[in-house]
Amino acid sequence: MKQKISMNDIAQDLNISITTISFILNGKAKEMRISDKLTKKVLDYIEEKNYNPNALAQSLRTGKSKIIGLVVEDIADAFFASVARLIEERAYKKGYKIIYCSTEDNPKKTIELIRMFKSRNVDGYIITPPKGIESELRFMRNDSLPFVLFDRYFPEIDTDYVGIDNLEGSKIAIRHLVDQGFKNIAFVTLDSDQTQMKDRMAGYRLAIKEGGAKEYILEIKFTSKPEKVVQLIANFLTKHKDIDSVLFATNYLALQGFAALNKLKLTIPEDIAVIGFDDHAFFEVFNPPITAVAQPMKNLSENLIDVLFTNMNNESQPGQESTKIVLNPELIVRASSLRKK
Amino acid sequence: MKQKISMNDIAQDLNISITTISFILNGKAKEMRISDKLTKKVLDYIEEKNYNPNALAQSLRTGKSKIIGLVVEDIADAFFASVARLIEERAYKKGYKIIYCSTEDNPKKTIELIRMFKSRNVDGYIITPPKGIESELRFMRNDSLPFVLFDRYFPEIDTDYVGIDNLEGSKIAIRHLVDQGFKNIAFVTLDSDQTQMKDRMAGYRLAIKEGGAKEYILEIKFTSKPEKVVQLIANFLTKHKDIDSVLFATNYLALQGFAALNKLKLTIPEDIAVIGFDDHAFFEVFNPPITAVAQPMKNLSENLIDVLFTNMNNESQPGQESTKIVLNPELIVRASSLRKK
DNA sequence: TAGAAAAACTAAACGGTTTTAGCAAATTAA
DNA sequence: TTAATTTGCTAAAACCGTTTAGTTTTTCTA
Repeated sequence: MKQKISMNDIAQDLNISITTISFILNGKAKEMRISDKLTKKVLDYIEEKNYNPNALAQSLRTGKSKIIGLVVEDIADAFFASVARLIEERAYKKGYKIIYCSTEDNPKKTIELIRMFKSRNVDGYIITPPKGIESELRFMRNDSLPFVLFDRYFPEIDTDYVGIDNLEGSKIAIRHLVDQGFKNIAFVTLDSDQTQMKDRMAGYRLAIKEGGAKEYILEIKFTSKPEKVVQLIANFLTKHKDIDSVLFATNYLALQGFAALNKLKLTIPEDIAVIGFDDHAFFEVFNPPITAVAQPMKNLSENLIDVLFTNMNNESQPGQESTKIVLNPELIVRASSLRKK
Repeated sequence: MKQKISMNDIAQDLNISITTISFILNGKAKEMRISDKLTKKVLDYIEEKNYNPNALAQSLRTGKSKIIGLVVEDIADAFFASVARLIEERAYKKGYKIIYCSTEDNPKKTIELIRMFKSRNVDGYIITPPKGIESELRFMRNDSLPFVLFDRYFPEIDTDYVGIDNLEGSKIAIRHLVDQGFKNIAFVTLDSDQTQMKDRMAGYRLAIKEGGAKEYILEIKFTSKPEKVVQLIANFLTKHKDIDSVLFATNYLALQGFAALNKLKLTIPEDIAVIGFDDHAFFEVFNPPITAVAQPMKNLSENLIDVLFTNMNNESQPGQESTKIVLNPELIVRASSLRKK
């Protein structure tokens, strides 16, 4: 039917040059001394024919795309999905779209994806990096492609970063449990060398030491199947009967942890108190409601976009200081971690 | 540092024509009788220089982009996020990326987004359409742009569609409650004229009639704030003291519903039985576990991609039959809907 | 050894925009 | 009246590939 119309078509129909149209469209009519009459004529024609410039051609020419690449571990994860949504909203207001993808923490896939983005002239990247993409990030920095790391970072590379103080997050959780009178506080985490996980672990250890308590740590292989995870947690709790409370290092672990507790017929918080790292909408209506270390989602997303945009507008000096923003998590105390009087 | 290298550069360096390189890159070397020797030479050079074709230029010329536009109501919603992830995975295997955006059920924003996608030569669209974009869809069909509707559809427009039998979903839920001996079964839904919502309502009504029971329906404005929703549900349940069970039409309503039940100090399932529409990972570990009407996520995503790809490869006749795939939901029975013996 | 056929490769157009440099006509200044 | 300036607009290159329609070179046939 109605074929896509190009600037060329307009130029032909109106018997003027393509250049003129471009100037008018880009608000340079005045500057380039195009007469008001002609400007109006073109604008009217464009309106009538419902012309839309071809974004690809624009990108090819300008090198800009008005697209931001979002590279997260797993878009189906509640935390990442929420951040994605908030970022999308904020970016949209500035006229930017988001392309996203899930890395599955696979460095090869991640690098491939970043390259794809590159070849599409993506203007900026927000990345939750898996181990193994360090050199790719160095390339990006050398090419001065704007990017921000998120959720975790590489200490050995100086980059922009936005995240929370994970060490502090664990600390406030454990301190709260200690305050409540719990003695044997366990930490169930993933066998991961990502900074956010290491920090959560470090925070646990510090707070445990501070409280004069004993460490109970269960590290679960990243690759374990869900049923396996449940089994491992159940075994762990059975082996250490004296554990009276647990901090789960991620939402996913909390989920499997609850399954394990059900299996062992342990009640929260009477038999065992529970805190989750990362809050979840459903935690509020659990029975009992679940105490959680909450990341400030809105604040995180805003900072991510802001840092990225600053970086994008700063193509000048590559030797600049990097921006690192570390926000404070908040402990949302609910019944699951309260000692019954 | 290392500037991006183009085909032109390679042609110059190797002293051959650009065309030759293009043929080799596009696997037409044999067909175009480029000698194996030259083919190897070019491939080696490309490998060495780490050359990547500019995807924009490719798209501009070919009209293809290897990108699929995913237009969902809200990417932060667990259901959409999960589907997004599954779609992404499947599309990725076929060499396609996803661009997504959230419509917030705003037709103006949605149309704007679709246009953006168009101007980027997106190859296909998966859309959960809000009311008000009917004519835009008609335009798309006229331009024979491949798209599939998802989750809901427009009865008056003949398009491809993938979703579940929502009517049946409500029915199996209500029948189950009737079987369990519940007498006064309520339905809490959104005041929406989208097909999936209407069908869920219709299914409820049919099954209630079938069971010879009485209707208790609460329709909540789409725009209501969360606290308001809790309040409305609480009021509704207080007003109708005889209600002994509820089917929540969406996950979001279930969430607020649980809050309302907590507020009223009603226990599940003793005081009131509960079923949610759309399952959620956390439902399994709720106390008690929550019965849910589950959509076959994997099956849905696979069909979405398959239908879309068939459509994309079928640019021939515009007057083709449309494909409608309606899958069966499954009732996952858990303790929240079981009458205590 | 001419003529035909196959092999190996290429020029140039195309896609749609932005941008630089510049031209012709109208106006102003001297 | 002529030169300088301003006004209003445009040609063409650039971005970076793909594809059509060749051309040239080599090999084979009669």
